[in-house]
Amino acid sequence: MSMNQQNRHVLVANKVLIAMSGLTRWTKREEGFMYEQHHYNIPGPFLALKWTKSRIRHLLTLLSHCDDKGMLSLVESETLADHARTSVRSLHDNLRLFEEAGLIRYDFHFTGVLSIELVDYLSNYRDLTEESGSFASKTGYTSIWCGMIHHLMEIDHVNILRVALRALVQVERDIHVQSQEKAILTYDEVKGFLPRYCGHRLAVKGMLDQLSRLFDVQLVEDTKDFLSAVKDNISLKRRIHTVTRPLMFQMKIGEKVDSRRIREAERASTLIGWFDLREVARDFVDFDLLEVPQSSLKSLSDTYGFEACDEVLRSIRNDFLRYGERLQETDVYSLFFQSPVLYLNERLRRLSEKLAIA
DNA sequence: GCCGTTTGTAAGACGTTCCC
DNA sequence: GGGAACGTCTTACAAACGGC
Repeated sequence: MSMNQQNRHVLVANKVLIAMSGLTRWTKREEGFMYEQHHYNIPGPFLALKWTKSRIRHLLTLLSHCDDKGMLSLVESETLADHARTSVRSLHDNLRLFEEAGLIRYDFHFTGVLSIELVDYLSNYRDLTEESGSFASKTGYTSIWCGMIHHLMEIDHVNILRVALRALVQVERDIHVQSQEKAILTYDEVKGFLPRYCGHRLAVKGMLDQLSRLFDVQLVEDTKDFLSAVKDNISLKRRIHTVTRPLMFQMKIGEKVDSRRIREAERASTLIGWFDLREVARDFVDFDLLEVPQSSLKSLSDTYGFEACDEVLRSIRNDFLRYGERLQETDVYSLFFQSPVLYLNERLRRLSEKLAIA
C-alpha cells in the first residue's frame, strides 16, 4: 500500500537532533555565552514542543519514511506506529500536535491511510539552504543507518534516547567531519541537557553504559588523561568552561550501524558491479554510449542497497552472456538502452517491493 | 473527538557523602 | 568544617492510551 519505502540512510539536521535531545541549560562558555537555540538556529516550532519519548520516536519515524522532498504519500498509520513502537492513538495525537506547531501538514485519504508533508523540509529538517544554485548546510546534518534507527526505537528510557541523539551528532562532527579518532561528550555537557533530576554522575555513567550496544563507549575518569585529551582537541577546549568533574566519554560508532561506512562500502561494491557488467556487455554493444554517471549509480546504491543493485546488475550481465547483441532488439531491454538509469531504478523499485511483501 | 485511568516525566525537599 | 555534589523520596502533573 505505502508508496514510501523506509529510507536506508535517514538524514536529519543536527539542529533537529539537538532540539529533540533538549537544549542545554549550561550556556556560559570561556568567551561569553552560547545558547544552542541561536547557535543552531533552531526554528521556533521545534522549541515550542516538549520532546517526549513518543514524539522523538514519531518524528524520527517520519524522517525514516519521507522522500527527498519531505513527503510521505499514502502511508498507513499502523505502519508508522509500529515503526515507532507506539499505539496508533499516540501517533495520531502527536501528528495533530506536530501540525498545530507547524512542523507538518497531513491529510487522511481514508481511515488509517494518510499523506504527510514535512513543512519546509530542506531548511527545517536537513538544514540546507540554496545559495546561487548549490545547497549548503550551516550546522550540518547527520546520516543515520536504518538499523541504528531501529535500535533507537527500542530504547525505553527517554533520557537515554536523548543522550543517544547527542552522541550521534557528536560522532558526526568529531569523527566524520573533523576526522578525530573519537567523539567526546563531557559529563558537564550531558548534565547540561538532561533534566536536573538525572544529572548525577552515576546516573549519567549508567546511561552511557546502556548505549554501549550502539556505540563503543570509553570512560575517561583520570584527571591526567582528561586534561591531555582536552589539550589535543581544539573544539573540545572551546566547549569547556569550568570543569566540575574531569569525566568524559569517548565514543565511536559501531561499524555495523555506521551509516557513512555502510554507504561508502556499498557504493564501491555497486560501482564494481557496474564495471563487471560493462566488461561483459562491451563485447556485444557500444556500452559507453549509454553514459551512466557514477553519481546516479551511487544514489541507486544508497536508495536500494548493494544487495539489490548487485542482483539486478548480475541478471543483466547474465542476459548479455546468454543473448549477446540480440538483447538490443528485445522489448524488455528497450528502456535499458534508451535510459539505463531509469531502467535500473524501475527494476530496483520492483525488486524491493517484492522483498517488502515477502 | 472527550473522558478517566494508568504510566511516565520533572522538580523540589532533604539527608548523605565527597573532597578541599 | 563546610560547601558542593549526590541519592532518595515525595509530589505534581503531563503523556499515553483504551473505551465510548
